[in-house]
Amino acid sequence: MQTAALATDIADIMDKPKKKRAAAQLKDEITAYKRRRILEEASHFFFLNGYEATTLDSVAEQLNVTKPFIYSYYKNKGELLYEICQTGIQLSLTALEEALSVEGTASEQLKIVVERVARIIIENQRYVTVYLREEKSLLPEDARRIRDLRHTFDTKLAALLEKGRKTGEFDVAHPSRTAIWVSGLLSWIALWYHEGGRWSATEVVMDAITMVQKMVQPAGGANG
Amino acid sequence: MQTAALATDIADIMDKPKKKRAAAQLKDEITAYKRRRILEEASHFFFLNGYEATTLDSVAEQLNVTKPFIYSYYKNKGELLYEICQTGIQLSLTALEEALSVEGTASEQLKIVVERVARIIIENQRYVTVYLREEKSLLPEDARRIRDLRHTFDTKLAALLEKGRKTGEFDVAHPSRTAIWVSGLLSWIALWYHEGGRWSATEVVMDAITMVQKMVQPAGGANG
DNA sequence: CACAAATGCTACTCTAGAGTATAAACAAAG
DNA sequence: CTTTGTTTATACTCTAGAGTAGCATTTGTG
Repeated sequence: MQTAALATDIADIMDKPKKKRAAAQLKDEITAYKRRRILEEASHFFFLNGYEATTLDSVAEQLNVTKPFIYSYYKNKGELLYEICQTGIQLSLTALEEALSVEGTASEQLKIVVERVARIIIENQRYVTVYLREEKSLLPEDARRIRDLRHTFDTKLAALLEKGRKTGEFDVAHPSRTAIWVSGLLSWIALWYHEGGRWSATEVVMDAITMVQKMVQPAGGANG
Repeated sequence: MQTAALATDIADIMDKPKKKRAAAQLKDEITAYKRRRILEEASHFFFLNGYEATTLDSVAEQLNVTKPFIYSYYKNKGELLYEICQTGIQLSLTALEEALSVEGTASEQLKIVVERVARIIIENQRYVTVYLREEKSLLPEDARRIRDLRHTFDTKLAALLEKGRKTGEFDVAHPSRTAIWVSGLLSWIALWYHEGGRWSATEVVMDAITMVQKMVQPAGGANG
C-alpha cells in the first residue's frame, strides 16, 4: 500500500492520461492485495478445520467483511482452494528452481535444494498442508494442473539425482523413484512440523539435509 | 459368517443354556461383522472424497441398507471416523510390535519392522490415509487418544534406533528425531502409493527398506 | 398359529452453509 | 453539490445432509 500511495503522488504532477493509468494501476494493486488477504485467512481456516468444514462466513468475519465481499473477488469456494493448493506447490517448485540455478556439484546443489525447499515449506506450512490434504476436494481439471506442477518438481529433482549418480557422488539405483522419497520427506515436514513445538525450524531443516544426504550417499562413506 | 454358521450347528446338539450362550455369541459375531462392513465402506468413501464430503446416505446405499441402519451400529458420524483413524494407527503399531518381538540384531529388526509396517500400510491404505488427513475432524478427546498411539509408535521405533546406536550398527545423532523421519517416510507411503500405479507394492516396500537403512547407516559404509 | 422381541425402513425435522438479488454507501468527476 | 459508477452490505433462497420418531417386517418361541 505504501508503494501504491507513492504512485499516486507521482501521477499528480503528470498529465491526465498518465494519471489515469497510474490510478488504474493502483486499483489493480489494491485488488491484488485484497485477494491475497482473503487467501491468507482462508488458508488459515482450511489448515485448522479443513476445506469442507470451513465456512466463508467465518473467513469474512475474520477479515471484518461479509461473504459477498469474498464472492466479488473469487468465483466460488473451489477457486479459493485451487489458489491455495497452487500456491503451496508453486512456492516449493520455485524454491527448487532457484536452488538449482546456483552453480556447484550435485552434492552442493542437493544440499541447497533441501535447505531452501524445507524452509519454504515451513514458512508456508498452511498452503502446503492444505495442498497435501485437500487434493481430493479439487475439481478434476484443477487437480490435474496441480499434479502437473508436482510432477515437474519430482522430475527436476530426479534430474539432479541422475546428475550426481553419473558423477559418482550419489548412490541411487532409480533416480526418479528416489526423488519421490526425497520429495515425500520434504512434504512430510508440512504435516508434522509444529511452530513452537519440540524442535525449531532450523533443527528440522538441518535434519532434513542430513537425512537426504544419507539417502543418496554411496555405501562406501560420506560425501558433500 | 462360515464360522458363525458352524457355531450354531454345534450349539444344536447341546443343552439349552449352552445353546443360548452360543446363540448370543453368534449374534455378537454378526453384530461385529456388520460393524466391520460399515467401517470398510465408510473408509472407502472417506478415502476418496474426504470425511466431510461423504454422506452416510451414500455409505448406506453402497451396503444396500439405509442410514438408520448405520445409526443403530454407530452413535454418529464422528464415531465412524474415530474407529477408522484408530484402525489406521493401531494396525501399524501392532505390526511394529510384532516385528520387534522377532529376535535379531538392531539392523535385522529394523529391516523386519520397515518391511512389515510398510506392507500393513499399503494393505490398509484407506485407514492410514484417512487418519493422516482427517485428524483435524476428530473430537479433541479422540484426537488425543490417537496421538497417544502415534507417540507410542514413535517411541518404540526410537528405542530400536537407540539400541542400534549403542551397538554401533546405526549412526543416529538423535534417535527420537530420526524415528519421526522414519515413521514419516512410512506414512508417506499411504499418501503416495497407488494400486496399479507405476510401481508395485513389493517395489515400494523394498525401496522403503533401502531408504531407511541408508538413513541410519554409519557414514563409513553399509550394514545389515 | 399367535405373540413377542429384535431388526430395519419410511418419512420426516432442523440446521447450516453456499451462493445471490438488491439496496445502501461511498468515491470520483464535473 | 449533483450525478455516475463502483464497492460493500443486507437479507434473502435453496439445497443437502445429519440425526430421529415411529411404523413395518422379520425372526424366533410357546
